[in-house]
Amino acid sequence: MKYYITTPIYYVNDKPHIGSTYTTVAADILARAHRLRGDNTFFLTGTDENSQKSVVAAEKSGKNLDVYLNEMAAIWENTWKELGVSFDDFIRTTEERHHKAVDRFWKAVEKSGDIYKDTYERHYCVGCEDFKTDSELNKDDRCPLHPNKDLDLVQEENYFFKASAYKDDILQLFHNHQNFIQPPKRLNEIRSYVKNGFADFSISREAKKVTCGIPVPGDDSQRIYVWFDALINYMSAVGYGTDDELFKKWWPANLHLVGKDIIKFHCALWPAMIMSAAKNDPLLQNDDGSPKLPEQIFAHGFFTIEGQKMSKSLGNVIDPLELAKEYPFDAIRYFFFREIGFGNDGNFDRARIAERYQSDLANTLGNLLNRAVNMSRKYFDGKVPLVSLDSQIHKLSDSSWGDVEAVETLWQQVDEYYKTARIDLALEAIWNGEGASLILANRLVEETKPFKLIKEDPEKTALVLYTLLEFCRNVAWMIEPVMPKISADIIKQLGQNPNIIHQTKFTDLKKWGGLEPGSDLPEPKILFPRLGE
RNA sequence: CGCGGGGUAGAGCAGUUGGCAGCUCGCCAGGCCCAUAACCUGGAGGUCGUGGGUUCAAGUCCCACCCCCGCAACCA
Repeated sequence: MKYYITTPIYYVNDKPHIGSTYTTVAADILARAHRLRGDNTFFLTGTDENSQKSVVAAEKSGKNLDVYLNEMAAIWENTWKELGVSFDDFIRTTEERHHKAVDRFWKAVEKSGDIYKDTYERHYCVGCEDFKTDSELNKDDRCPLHPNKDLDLVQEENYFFKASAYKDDILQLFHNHQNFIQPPKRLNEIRSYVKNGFADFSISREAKKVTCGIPVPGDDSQRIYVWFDALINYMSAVGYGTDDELFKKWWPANLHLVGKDIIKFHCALWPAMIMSAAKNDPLLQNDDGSPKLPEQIFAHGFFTIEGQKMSKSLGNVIDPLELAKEYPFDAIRYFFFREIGFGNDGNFDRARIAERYQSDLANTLGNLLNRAVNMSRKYFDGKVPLVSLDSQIHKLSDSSWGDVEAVETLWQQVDEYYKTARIDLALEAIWNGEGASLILANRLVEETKPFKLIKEDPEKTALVLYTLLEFCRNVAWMIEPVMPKISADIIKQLGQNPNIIHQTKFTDLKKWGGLEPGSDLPEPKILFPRLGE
């Protein structure tokens, strides 16, 4: 199985902040989850540089546009690297490969007869980078999203994309593939948009008015509108227009991860564009001739910072690299997806991070590992207790612990949740699930009291402790996508090498008994030191 | 009739197909002592925004209404 996942490409008029980090980390988690499961995974992120916003930002900084773009793209790429984001490729829309892809795509759409020239006079909102029809304006004839911004009255001849011709096909797509857009509330939202307002798009600007953008093939007097070129990045990164074999390998994307603000472009315009181009490009067709559309688009929510909207003037925009100095970045990743239902809006609250860190991570997970390792070392000569791996023996029937079968069930749930991008539910199950979970593992200690049991029944004590240690090993792999560093630390504390991930099949990795009875346990280290000490 | 989100225990949140209202934190009481003053048990605390309706049964479906949040720029 192959898995191709993308983040949106980010505007480079500023450096990454906590919001773009959230999106990127979400994609990273899903990519890691698929990699761990043996899927051939390709994770793409990058920068959207053909925007007038870049030009303005470059001017403001007093730098030459190219210099500015190069610097900013490097900042984005390096930020993700420093945070340990496991992207496989970083696409810039100023790259040659992207221009080639756009060129090919445009020509295919043109050949389909879906590009036409028209002269018109309309209001253009610089804030939205979009034209506004009269019905989209507020009472004062201003952009409802940017009421303080003067609208430009634009009169020019542009190329248009005949999006309206695909209205029915798009609605049919939504109908046939209920999972095309997640979560479902976004599908409802976009469906009503397509039904009521999916009009033809202007997809070019007069070159003399914009100082950036890809030239329209065959017409140097026009530049391609930024959204039309931007979406194509998902194809150009996997060889469209430059490497057919590569493209066939990866396209279509399995998941476009986007913020809720840009679903219109991804869920409606993008499929329409592909439908059009596919008519005249066999590379974009399935065997039956239907267009190769992305499998799914997942729209996540936004969050406020301590209850307030993130904004520069309020000074609450958070630099992820700074934040990573305050808390271990894995803890931030955990917080994002434990605290906020994936797809919902949420609130970024430091007190809650500290709470989650102390309670869920330190007290529940860290302490469990620590007490299990300590007891094993103390009672079993510094080793993993020597038990028979015969599953018959692994019955701790006088406790509420669900045993091996329950761990297998938990794995099934976790796999399913990662597959459906419900990272929040996966974590919930690992911590609070029934049958086997971190909470129940801690309860098992209370129920069996190995620290007393050791004097009466060493054999059973060995079983209990092995169960705890082996469960920690399982949990380490369950949380690996969310907390890769912590996961590796746990594996190491259990005396194993985290790199076995590269030589071991996933099915073996998650099989009960992966921890070798009688193997050495290194001296435990505190996994989550108390904050502020 | 601009767009969108939301109103569930003190706080923060879950609640797919309608079927005795859950989770985490906090609080109170108790237990335990292996462990990061950590762990476990029990308890108090909610008329699920309001009013109607459908149903044997609604937080969950339908209608109306009230209230809160975001929407200059930055911006996932």
